[in-house]
Amino acid sequence: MQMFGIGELARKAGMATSTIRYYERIGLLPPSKRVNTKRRYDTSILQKLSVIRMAQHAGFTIAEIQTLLHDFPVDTPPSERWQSLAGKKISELNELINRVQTMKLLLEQTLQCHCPTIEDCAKVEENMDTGELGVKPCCGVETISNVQIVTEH
Amino acid sequence: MQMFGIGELARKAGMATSTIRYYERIGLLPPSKRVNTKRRYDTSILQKLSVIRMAQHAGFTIAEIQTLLHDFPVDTPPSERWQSLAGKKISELNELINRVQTMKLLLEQTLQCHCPTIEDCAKVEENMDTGELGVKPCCGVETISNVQIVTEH
DNA sequence: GTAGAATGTGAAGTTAACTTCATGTCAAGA
DNA sequence: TCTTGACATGAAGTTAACTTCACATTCTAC
Repeated sequence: MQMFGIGELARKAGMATSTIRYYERIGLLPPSKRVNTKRRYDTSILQKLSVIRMAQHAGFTIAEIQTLLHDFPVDTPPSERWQSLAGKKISELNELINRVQTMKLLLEQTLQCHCPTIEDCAKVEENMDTGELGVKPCCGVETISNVQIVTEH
Repeated sequence: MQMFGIGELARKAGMATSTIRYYERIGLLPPSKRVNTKRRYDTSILQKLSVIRMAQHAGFTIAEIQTLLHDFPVDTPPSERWQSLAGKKISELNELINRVQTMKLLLEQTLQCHCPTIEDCAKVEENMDTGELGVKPCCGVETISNVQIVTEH
C-alpha cells in the first residue's frame, strides 16, 4: 500500500501540516501510524479530510463534526441517536439555505433599484415571532419571489 | 417621532446592549443621537439591525457587511464598484448553497445505509481541479442526484 | 560527515465577534 | 437623602480554529 508523510498529505489535501497535527491532537483524526516517530498515511485519509472540509464548508463546527463522525451508525438500522442528530442537522441546513436565498434576493434586488440606502431598498421584513426574514420588492422592480429548492430523486 | 434608549433597543432587536455599542464603536452603525450622554434611537435602527443580522446569517463577516453597507450605490444606475461587489457575493452564496446541498445529501444517505464509516458510506468525490464536491450513492441506495435550485421570477 | 530540508513537541500567539469587568455618572422613586 | 437601576467608557477576557515559535531530531543529498 502506498504511504506518505505529513508534508505530502498536506500538499495533496491543500492544507497546512500544522492543521493535520492539530486535528490529530484534538481527536478529529485518529492517531496516525508512525515509522520511527514520523507520521505515515495512506490514501484513505484523504477521504476523511474531504468529509471534514465539506462539513466545515456547510457550516458545521469542529465539535459537531466530531460528534457526527464519532456517532456514525455501526449498527443496522442507524441508531436513534444518530437519526435524530442527522435529522436536526438536515433541518438546520434547510434553514441556512433559506437565509442564504433571502440574502441573494436582497442583493439581486439592489442591482436593479435606485433607493438611497440598502434598508430602504430591499424592504427587509422580519417576523418577530418566528424570526424569519423576507424581502419585499421595491421601487418598481417586478416581484421576485417563489423561491423553490427542488431535489430530484 | 418615537425614540428609545439602548436598553429598549436591545430588547426589541433581541441582542445585548454591549453588541450595539460594539457595532457603533467599529463603525458598523453610525454614531447615535445623544440626549445628555445617553444614546437615543428611532425605529429606523431596527431595519438596519435586521439587514446586519440577515447578512451575518448568510455567512457574511462584519467586515464584508461594512463594505456592503458603506458602498451602497447612491448614484443611478448602481456604481460599477457596487455591481461587482454584489455580483461576487451572489456567486459566493451560490457556492455555499451547493456545498450545503451536498452535505444534506450526505446526511440523508447515511440515514439509509449500512456502511461501517461515513467515508465508506457516502462516497465523497472531490474534483481536485475545481475543488467541487459530490456525493455518490452506496450500498444499494437508489441514486440521489440532480439537485436543482430553481429561482422563479 | 555535514548542510539543509522535513518532521517532532509543547507553548504561546492570532483573528473575529463579542462579552465581561471595573469604575463612574445621573435621574427617579421611597 | 439614600438607593436603585439604566447607561457610559476603556480595558481586558472569551471561544474557535488554527498558526507561529523555539527548539530538538532525523532523513537526504552531496
